Amino acid sequence: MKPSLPQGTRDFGADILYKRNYIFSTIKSVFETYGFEPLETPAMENLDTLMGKYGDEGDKLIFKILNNGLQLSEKHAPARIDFEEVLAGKNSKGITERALRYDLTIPFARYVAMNQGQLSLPYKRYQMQPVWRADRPQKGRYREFYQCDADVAGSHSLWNEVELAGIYRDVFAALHLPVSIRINSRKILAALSMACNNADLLTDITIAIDKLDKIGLEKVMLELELKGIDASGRNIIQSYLQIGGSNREKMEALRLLMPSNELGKAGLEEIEFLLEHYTDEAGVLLEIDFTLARGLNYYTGIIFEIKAQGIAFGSIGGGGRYADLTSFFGVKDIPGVGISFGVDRIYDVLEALNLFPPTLGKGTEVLFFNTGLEECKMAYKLMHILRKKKIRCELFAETSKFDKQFKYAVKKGIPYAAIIGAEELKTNQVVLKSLTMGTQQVISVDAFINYKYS
RNA sequence: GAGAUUGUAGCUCAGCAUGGUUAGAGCGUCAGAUUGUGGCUCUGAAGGCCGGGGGUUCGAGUCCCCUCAUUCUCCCCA
Repeated sequence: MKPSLPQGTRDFGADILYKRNYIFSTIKSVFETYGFEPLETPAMENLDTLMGKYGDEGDKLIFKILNNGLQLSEKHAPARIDFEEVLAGKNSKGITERALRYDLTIPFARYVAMNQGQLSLPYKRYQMQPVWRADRPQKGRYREFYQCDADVAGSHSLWNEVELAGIYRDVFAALHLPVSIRINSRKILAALSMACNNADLLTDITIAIDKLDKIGLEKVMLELELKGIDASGRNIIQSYLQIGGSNREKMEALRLLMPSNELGKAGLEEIEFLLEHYTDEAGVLLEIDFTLARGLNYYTGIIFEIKAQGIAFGSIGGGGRYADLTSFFGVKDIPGVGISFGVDRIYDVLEALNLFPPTLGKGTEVLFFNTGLEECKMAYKLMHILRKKKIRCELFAETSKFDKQFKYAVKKGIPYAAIIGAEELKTNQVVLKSLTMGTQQVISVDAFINYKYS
């Protein structure tokens, strides 16, 4: 058979993995300096845990796992009935009761709900694992991709938002990736839909607004009209979307637009708190963007979105506050706030802007040539010593001609070749050749062991 | 779910509008030049049911239909 990958999935070779791990380890170390603890959850969850949490569209995109044991004859009759349910677009436990996780937030909520007795709130966890979506893949979109989330459960304090913004700042400063952190408040969006007398259409309004920089003002207005927003409402939204200037000017403009709305005021106060306590550093600024909406409709407070500067790309991170993290699982009054990094997109952006450090690879430093059994025995002893000194080395596995061994070293980017031939075996010496310089020297075993590689 | 795109050697692709002996190139792989010191060069070799199925035709990689897969756009999302 012809080997192939499932649609929307990828293999990661060494070159890619060095770079991906650089991103992961940067994010991870920042998470930990902010006091977040690691958590991992299973790739699969019970279907019940996931269904109904992501909206109708989301439910369709959940990868379901077929139950085992359907071939048993006593299960045939019920399975056929259950399958009719599936054909009708419903889920049936008789056919599938497990599914691949769709994001990290719901498994986190499930974990908090299951362990609320043991966890001391507020609970701050980070999680970096793949998620799966049965979406149609396209540029920058995959069916298997990684999310890196940091969330806080059980705290209403706005200091969490300040800290999370700090995490964004520190990660992108460490990656030397210029970004803008754009913020808005879901409360302000709710106030806006109230101001249009269409509080019930909040979701439709946010989805339309969210498309602004993609499809332009006119088409957003058209979509709002189709959704049933009347002319006066559309006028308010239009002037709302055209608010510009500095952060302070934007806030002033918003106050004028909806002067008497309590919800809007509350949203503005939260934003002010965040702006007041956030510390600018490394040129990473917080920027109010009232057109920011974020599709996920469980957000209730401040929302974040990260865009890279100097390149037109989708968002590379986002997050926000959600009032009711665990009520799905019967546990009330545990609020949540969190952020997420889109590693796959950050990778693409760093690659496009050529921002990866040049020396990420941690490959072999010394290749021992294989020139025969007795020589290999000596090489093997020397490797043992080098490895104790954390020097990465390997023996070429086959007794091949030098040509081949050199090519192996060059291809793997190995900087040194250690050659022990019959002559060196006798004199207890090693030929150490620098493949980058092209020079070589015959040195004693002692000098070889103590040589400064790197 | 809707629309478009591309499937030819391990990889990147040419050939197809105008059907015609044995389907090509570059890179890579392997062997030799080179009796154990690389990257260069030269020589040679292996490697293809031209995505699959059906049709038109004396004849199909090339034309038609179906199907599968790919990539991209929309919807939605990271």
